[in-house]
Amino acid sequence: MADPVNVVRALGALAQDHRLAAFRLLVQAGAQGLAAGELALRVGVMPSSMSFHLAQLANAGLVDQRREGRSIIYTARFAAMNALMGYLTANCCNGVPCGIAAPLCDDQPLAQRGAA
Amino acid sequence: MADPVNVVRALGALAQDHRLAAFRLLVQAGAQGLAAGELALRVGVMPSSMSFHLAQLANAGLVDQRREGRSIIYTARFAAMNALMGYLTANCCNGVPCGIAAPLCDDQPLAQRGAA
DNA sequence: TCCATATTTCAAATAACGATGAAGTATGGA
DNA sequence: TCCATACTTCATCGTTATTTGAAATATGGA
Repeated sequence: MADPVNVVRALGALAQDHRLAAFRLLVQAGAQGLAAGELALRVGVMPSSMSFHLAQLANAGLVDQRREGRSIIYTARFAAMNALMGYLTANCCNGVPCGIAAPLCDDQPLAQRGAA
Repeated sequence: MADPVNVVRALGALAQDHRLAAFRLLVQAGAQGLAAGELALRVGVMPSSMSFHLAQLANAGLVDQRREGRSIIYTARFAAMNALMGYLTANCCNGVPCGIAAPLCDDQPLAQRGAA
C-alpha cells in the first residue's frame, strides 16, 4: 500500500456511498463477516449491484471472500485498511497522526497498536 | 465530516492520482501553500486540468485558496484531513487507531489529541 | 491604455462509473 | 435428477469524470 496506485484504488473503492456503507458493516461484523445477499439487503441495493461493488472492494484489497454453503461471506481486511491509514498519516498529514478519537495509550505498548 | 456524504466527497477527491499528488505537495508546503501553476508544473498536467482538480479538492473542503498578486495560492486544510481520518478511524477500523507510525501518547493528554 | 502573466471557465470528446434485468454458475436438498 | 437458493457475469443504458484547447477574467507593469 506504500504504492500510490494502490492507495488511489483503495480510496476510490471507499469513495462511494454504497461501498462505504458495505465496508462499514463488514468492519462491524469483524472476522465473522457477512454474506453478499445480507449486505445487499442492509445497504439497500440489488444483488447484482452489490456484487459489482464487492468486486471493487476486493480488487482494492479491502475485503476477503470465502464460500460457506450457498453463501459467499465477505470480511474486511484490516491489514489493508491499516496500510491505507498509514499512508495517509505519513503523506497527507505531515506524519502527524490525525483524527484519533479514542486511543488506548495507557493500555498497550506502542508496538502493538495499529497492528491488524 | 461526521457526515458520510462529506466523507465520500473527500475520499473521492483524493482518489485520483493527480489530485492525490497535488494534495501531498500542498501538505508538504504547509501554510505557505503553492500556486496553481506551480502545482500543474510539478504534477505534470495542463493548467486547465489542474484547475479542474483543485476545484474538486476545494469542493471537498480539503484545500483553501487565496489570491496573491497574479497567482492563486492553494493550501491544505489539515482540519478537514483530520476529520476524515477521525471518521475512518471510528467507522472503518472499529475505533482502533490504524497505521500510526509515531504517536504522541506520552506527551499530550488524550483530549487534546485528534482535535481539528 | 496596452500587453503579458496567471488562472479559470467553457465546449467537446473519450473513458469510466453505476444501475438494471436477464442469463449463467455453484450449492444443497427433495 | 430436478428444483430452489445465493451470487456472479453480461449487455445495455444513462450519468459522471477527465482531458484538451480555446476563450474569458483578473492582476501587474510599461
